[in-house]
Amino acid sequence: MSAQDVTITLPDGATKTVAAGTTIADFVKTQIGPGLAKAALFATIDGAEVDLSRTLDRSAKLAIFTTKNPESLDLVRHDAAHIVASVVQRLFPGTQVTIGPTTDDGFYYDFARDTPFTPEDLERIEQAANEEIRADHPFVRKEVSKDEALALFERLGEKFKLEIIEDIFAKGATTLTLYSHGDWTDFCLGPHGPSTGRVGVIKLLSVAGAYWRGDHRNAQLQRIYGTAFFTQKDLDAWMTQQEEARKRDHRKLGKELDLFAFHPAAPGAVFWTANGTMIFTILAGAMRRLCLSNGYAEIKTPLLYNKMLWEKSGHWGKYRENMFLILDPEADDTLAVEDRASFSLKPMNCPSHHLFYEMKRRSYRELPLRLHTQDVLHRNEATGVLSGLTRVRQFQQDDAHIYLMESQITDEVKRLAAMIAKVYAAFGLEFTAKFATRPEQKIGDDALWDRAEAALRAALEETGLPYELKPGDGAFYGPKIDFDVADSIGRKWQLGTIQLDYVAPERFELGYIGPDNNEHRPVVIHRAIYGSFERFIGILIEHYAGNFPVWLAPEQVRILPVHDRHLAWAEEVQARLLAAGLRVDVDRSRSKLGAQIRDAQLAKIPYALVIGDKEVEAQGVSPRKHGTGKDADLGLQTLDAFLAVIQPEAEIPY
RNA sequence: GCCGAUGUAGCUCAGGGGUAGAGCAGCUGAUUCGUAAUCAGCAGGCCGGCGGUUCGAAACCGCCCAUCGGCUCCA
Repeated sequence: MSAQDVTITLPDGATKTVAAGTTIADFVKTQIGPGLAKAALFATIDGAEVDLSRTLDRSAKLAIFTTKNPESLDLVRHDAAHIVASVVQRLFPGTQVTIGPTTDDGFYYDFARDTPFTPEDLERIEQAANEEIRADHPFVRKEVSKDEALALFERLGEKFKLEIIEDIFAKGATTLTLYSHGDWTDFCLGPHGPSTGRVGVIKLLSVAGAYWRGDHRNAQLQRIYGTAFFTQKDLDAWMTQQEEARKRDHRKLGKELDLFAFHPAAPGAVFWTANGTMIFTILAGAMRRLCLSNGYAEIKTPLLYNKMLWEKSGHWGKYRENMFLILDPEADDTLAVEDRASFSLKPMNCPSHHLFYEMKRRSYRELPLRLHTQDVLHRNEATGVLSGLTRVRQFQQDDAHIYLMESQITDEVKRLAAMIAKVYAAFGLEFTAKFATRPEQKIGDDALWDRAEAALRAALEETGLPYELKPGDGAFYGPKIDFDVADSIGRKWQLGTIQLDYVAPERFELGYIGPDNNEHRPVVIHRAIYGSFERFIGILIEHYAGNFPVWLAPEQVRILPVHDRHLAWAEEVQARLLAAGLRVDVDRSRSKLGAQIRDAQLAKIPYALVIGDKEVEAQGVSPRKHGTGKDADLGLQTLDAFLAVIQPEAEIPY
């Protein structure tokens, strides 16, 4: 080994010695093998991702990544974003480029162009992008100084890029890395694959407006969404999977299973059908029982309040845009709308609960005082954000406010974490916790926030739950822990929340008499477990793909008489199941059994009971279990045997 | 709120400047049938709303409403 040699350690521990300055590509070809050299996409040197064109200048650990490594998909999608940007600029001269990152499922690229891209434009771009892949242009890396970078993008007339370059150097960079393929150049951290040909296949998905730097006061850009895969087969598999996800869309299933509806006369407000209402009330009742057994009291408070309440709570200053205002008919109509408003529908329950709390003297012996409410809330959401059950204007939360002493925070947060875990487990929902700290728009001084954040975080640490930090994501009145759940196909939803609030007790001058006979200030915890019933039911529909467990199914059993002469026994069975507390219907259509079964299957009813001559003779039933294919028929059995199967499944698990 | 797309029967969807179509669902009749669709007939629509262009508009244009995909925001 000469002084100019370096020692390279491979992931399996093997070491190789080569001359310093050898490129990774050459190293792989000569020291490992031409097979891997051909398959390689990028590498890591001591864990840092690099291009294969980089040289080995010091002894280090080297790992080579190919299409077999999951990380590589993200790399080719980044390559794909560059390719799309290059063909867009070729096909649509004058279009400016901005940024083009990868996402979980693919990538997007934001363009500045006056005329929006049409679906036909997208097809042309996709075709040209895939031609660019076939042209197999190498990605060429080059480092330049700030002046060179500015000169280049100045000449290209890319004003958004110039802005980004200034930022990058302002943050302390000394050089900028350029990547070119064909005659097109962009800058980015890299790495990129060896050439465009390694991308496989690009599929463009949609075009949408997006604001420059995500700020709605900035220019609106045209965002092209796309994805890329190594092979057409992978892409097809992904497209099929997307298709499957669309089949369990709660809006589609809500119609098919007759759970809920919307009407243009009340945008963002749900019409719950009998089926949907059944699910809603089961969830509401289950939460009531859980709260009762955890020392909560349920209360009801008014929906409509004089604006003086909102001024006191701080909502008038921070939340008015989202509130439905009732205008005073006597008011001077030259005034601004908010000055004519006299009342508002409540967008949150907290101020109502604070009023309730302060209606009488409170003792430390009452604390923690846990107030639970499922009242209706209204928030005037922007038209563009409404979406099925997940984003509505009228909704109900499984809301509660807990008034307690600072010393009780840890125990209470632990109690809440246990309740949350129990509820989500009942649905088979996996969850993760996120700790969110003070946002820019906030009320209360920093000293108060310091205490609130420290207390909540300490309590969270004590629960032992793993959590992720979300700085600046707190509510305007306090820090919070949000609970994200993942549904059966891995999608994440934010549901439960625990929010600590030192500000409201100050504003509402809440107090309790302590053991020292002096008045003290309580702390408030805001908490919800389902979040909103509407969103939660939407998520459950998708999680179960409409196949509700017996305890949640609006119709648990459907009885299918084979012939009219079996109706008498069918009705007898129905009466006995109803008496056992089950939700049961009889199919009185005169269709053939096959059609009756099909209807019951499509309605996703957990059990269908076939009743024909055999069953009447034996005074029994033949249950058929939904969704179990060839094993669906459970065979002739007594009613008691069937009850023994279904009753445990009908029990609410929390 | 912003950008784009869409809106035809209860549902799913064809059609497209010259009298509005299908399947399923519904209703009526026949069929009484054993584990995912029995047959026939009937009925059903101001083609989202308002304006405009045109001899003629469901179709073309404008505005509005709603929905969908995103952005900002969020339970």
